[in-house]
Amino acid sequence: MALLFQSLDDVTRLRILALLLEEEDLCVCYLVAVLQLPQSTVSRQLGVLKSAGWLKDRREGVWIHYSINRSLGAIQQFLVPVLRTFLLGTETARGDLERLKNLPREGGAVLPGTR
Amino acid sequence: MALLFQSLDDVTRLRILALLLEEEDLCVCYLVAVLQLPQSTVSRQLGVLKSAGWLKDRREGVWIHYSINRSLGAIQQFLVPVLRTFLLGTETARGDLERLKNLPREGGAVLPGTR
DNA sequence: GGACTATATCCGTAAAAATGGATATAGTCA
DNA sequence: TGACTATATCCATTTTTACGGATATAGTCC
Repeated sequence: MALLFQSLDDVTRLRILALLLEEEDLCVCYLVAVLQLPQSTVSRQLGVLKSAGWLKDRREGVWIHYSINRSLGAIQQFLVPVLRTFLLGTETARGDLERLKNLPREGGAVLPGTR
Repeated sequence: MALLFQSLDDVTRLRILALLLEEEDLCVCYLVAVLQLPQSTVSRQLGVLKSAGWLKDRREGVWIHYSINRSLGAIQQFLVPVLRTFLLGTETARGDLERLKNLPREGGAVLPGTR
């Protein structure tokens, strides 16, 4: 159980969760663009969230899309509403979502080379 | 918010919370005896939980009693039922509570020198 | 005051996590 | 096949956290 909370004790991971609670399905390149962090950092934290059971990934061509795992563990199911309520009000989450909204897109993907 | 989860990502701290969710009001010496950890470790983690807002303390003579803070923050209030539900079933919590039950007592205090 | 007890804090060390550039992997397109 | 892109993983370094013995603080009792 400590491990579960540990997966939530990092600002970057919470930012990712907040985004995926609102947007369902984002590819890594989006997240890199929105979070404005090095790709290796983002990928690593995505890996942590995935192995904690929060996220699942799905490859689509070159892109890998992450989304909230639909079959969360019992504790996580309790935590989702808490996260939704208290995370999305954050200034950080607000900024991230705003930045997401303004990303240059093409269909469902970030324009290649835009990063 | 990451800070709040951070206060829950340590096994010792969760053990302490589990005990105080069941027992309301325990002095440090009890906790040291039950957790079977060095006193400095227990005091340190109590300090973390206290400064995270989970606990409050009250001096009573030589003893300092800790208990769950009655005026928890909003997020914490949501988390308490989660902790109660998923923590108390644990094998660790079971063992700790059992050990607590079997401590030699006198009135409300551990027998002096028993530690 | 002095001996004793409970607790907090200090401090040097060890363990764990995060960081980010570099490299590896794997898919796409020509 | 080769060039290119997205992503994961590696690795050396830094930052954070935990640890626990030792010491300091503070209350109690004689």
